[in-house]
Amino acid sequence: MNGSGKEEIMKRLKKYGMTRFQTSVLRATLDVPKGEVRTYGQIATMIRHPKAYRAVGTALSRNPLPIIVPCHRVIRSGGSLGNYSGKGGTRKKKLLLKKEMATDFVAKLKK
DNA sequence: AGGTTGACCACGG
DNA sequence: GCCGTGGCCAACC
Repeated sequence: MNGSGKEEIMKRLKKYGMTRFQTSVLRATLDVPKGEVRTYGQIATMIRHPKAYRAVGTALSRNPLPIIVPCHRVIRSGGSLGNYSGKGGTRKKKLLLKKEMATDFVAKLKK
């Protein structure tokens, strides 16, 4: 019922004339569940470009649909948050993650 | 066609 | 914890 299924989102993304690599990165990012995070390196490995972690960051920095494509769930390998080019910048990234983690935690408590 | 750029990574010091 | 360094790769100019 929501028009934000993965396929719908991918369809919307196609209008932005992105490369195959960029598309792959965003698609992999869509698979990161709320309350979880992945590193740039993990995303790179998922799309089978294990050494392109740096390029993954570049691709995410051009994410045309922030929030919808949860690029804020991609962080650095050391555990630090990394950057965020969406509205609100790195501050917003931290808040989003904080909120999502809390929501997920409470959901698990109720089980 | 070749140099520059960047939301990275690992390792030192 | 904070720099610097070398390495890596796709996109951009």
